[in-house]
Amino acid sequence: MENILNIISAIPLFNGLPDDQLSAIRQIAVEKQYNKGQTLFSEGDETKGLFVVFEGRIKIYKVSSEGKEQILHIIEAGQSFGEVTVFTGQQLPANAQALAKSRLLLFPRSAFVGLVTANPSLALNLLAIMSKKLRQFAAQIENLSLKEIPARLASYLIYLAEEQGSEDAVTLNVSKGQLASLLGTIPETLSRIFAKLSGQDLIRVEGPKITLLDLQGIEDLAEYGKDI
Amino acid sequence: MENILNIISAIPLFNGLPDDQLSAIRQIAVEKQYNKGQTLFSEGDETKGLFVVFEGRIKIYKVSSEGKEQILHIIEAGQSFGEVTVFTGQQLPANAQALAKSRLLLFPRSAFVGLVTANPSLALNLLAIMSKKLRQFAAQIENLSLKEIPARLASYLIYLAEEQGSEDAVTLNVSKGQLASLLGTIPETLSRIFAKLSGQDLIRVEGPKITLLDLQGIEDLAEYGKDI
DNA sequence: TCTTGGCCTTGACATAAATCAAAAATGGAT
DNA sequence: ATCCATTTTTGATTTATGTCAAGGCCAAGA
Repeated sequence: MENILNIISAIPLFNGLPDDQLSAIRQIAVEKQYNKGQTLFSEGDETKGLFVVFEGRIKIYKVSSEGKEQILHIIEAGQSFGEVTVFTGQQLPANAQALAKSRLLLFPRSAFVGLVTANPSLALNLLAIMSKKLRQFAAQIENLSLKEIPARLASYLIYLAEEQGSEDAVTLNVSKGQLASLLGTIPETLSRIFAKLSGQDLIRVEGPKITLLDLQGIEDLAEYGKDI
Repeated sequence: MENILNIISAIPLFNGLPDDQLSAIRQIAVEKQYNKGQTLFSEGDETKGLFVVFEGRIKIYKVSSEGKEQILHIIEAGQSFGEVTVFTGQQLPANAQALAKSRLLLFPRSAFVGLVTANPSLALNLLAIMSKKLRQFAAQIENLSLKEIPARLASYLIYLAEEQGSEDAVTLNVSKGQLASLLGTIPETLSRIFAKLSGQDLIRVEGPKITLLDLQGIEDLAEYGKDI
């Protein structure tokens, strides 16, 4: 059984906090486990608090009245979610579901707000994290509104390559169906675009492994759309 | 000449701060004026600091490589922008332009960060404001990805009606061309949709004044798409 | 009053992507 | 190894929205 304190001290949100504060944080943390496919909460639910993932992967998403899904975020180990309502205590604006067996810490709302109020450097950490999320959302809006789907896919592949520190191949960390939802499209369309980019020798697709055959071409596609 | 201190104390960002803090804030504020159409900053510029609008209206927007524009935010008097990079000092992720003659206060980056660091309740105010912006962005992503343009327009009209405290008529506070950009479309398409909704007797359009003839129908359209 | 220029609207057309349907591939579980 | 369920791919078609082009409208200024 891991030491929860060790887990907490490794989480970026709690970076640079003194030991006594980390202990206080540990006091209010509640450990939670979810299996793949399990729902953590649904849109409209009461805010539970701030979640931090330390194992697994969670998707935050919206669903339209016709059932189409749009993923807003995929939360990886070390990242947090739930900041949006933790201060105001409003209803949750989206759904959360585990993409794999996951373990997280839940910091119940009122206790967490107390901690942040008492601890300025925690507030600053939170501000930095929320700034980053705002930038990610702005990029997602830009992609949805100003880029066609091939360009969105190209952007995502470049992002993944940076993420995975690889210049010439990436491995998808979500299913292609989930990727479609993240890019704002449907599996059929994504599949056709994978085929098209393969036909242009920009990439090679082998299951979840994507080889980037022409990084410059992919970058041009991400930036300028289909034919530069 | 107004008292800048009065202006500052009326801004939500600085709500509930003690007088000595307001004075400190006043010390670092720089007043700026912009004419209609004037650019405040462009994507990629160095972060200047946090802006607060106290007169006029500013649009924050992205432009695609083909020149299409997507408005991310319209900042009204009393609201702030620039939070996203004020802490990290990164390059600005979007453009800002005055939609009308506007007056704002600029809080230069380093001085402002110092203030926030020293003042926990300012940090909490900022967290609340950023939470709200995150929720707005999430709603915008949902609209762009999961709703067709008629539903986005219906949502916007409902939002405007709440904003203006009116149940049966609203006045657009931006030009129809700008509204198209805010909704993620182009003027031609928006114009056709105004015509279509008028034909369905959901609204009546007289210049910038929109009469809401069938509020229930508009709400259904916003929620479920064209034909419930 | 006439002109100018910025918006807005309308029309004809092109196209990216969604939908509907079904086949193929993949990956666990038995 | 085989079977079943899920995921992915492919094909035919529809549709919402973008593009290109032209015309109308209104307000500001000459």
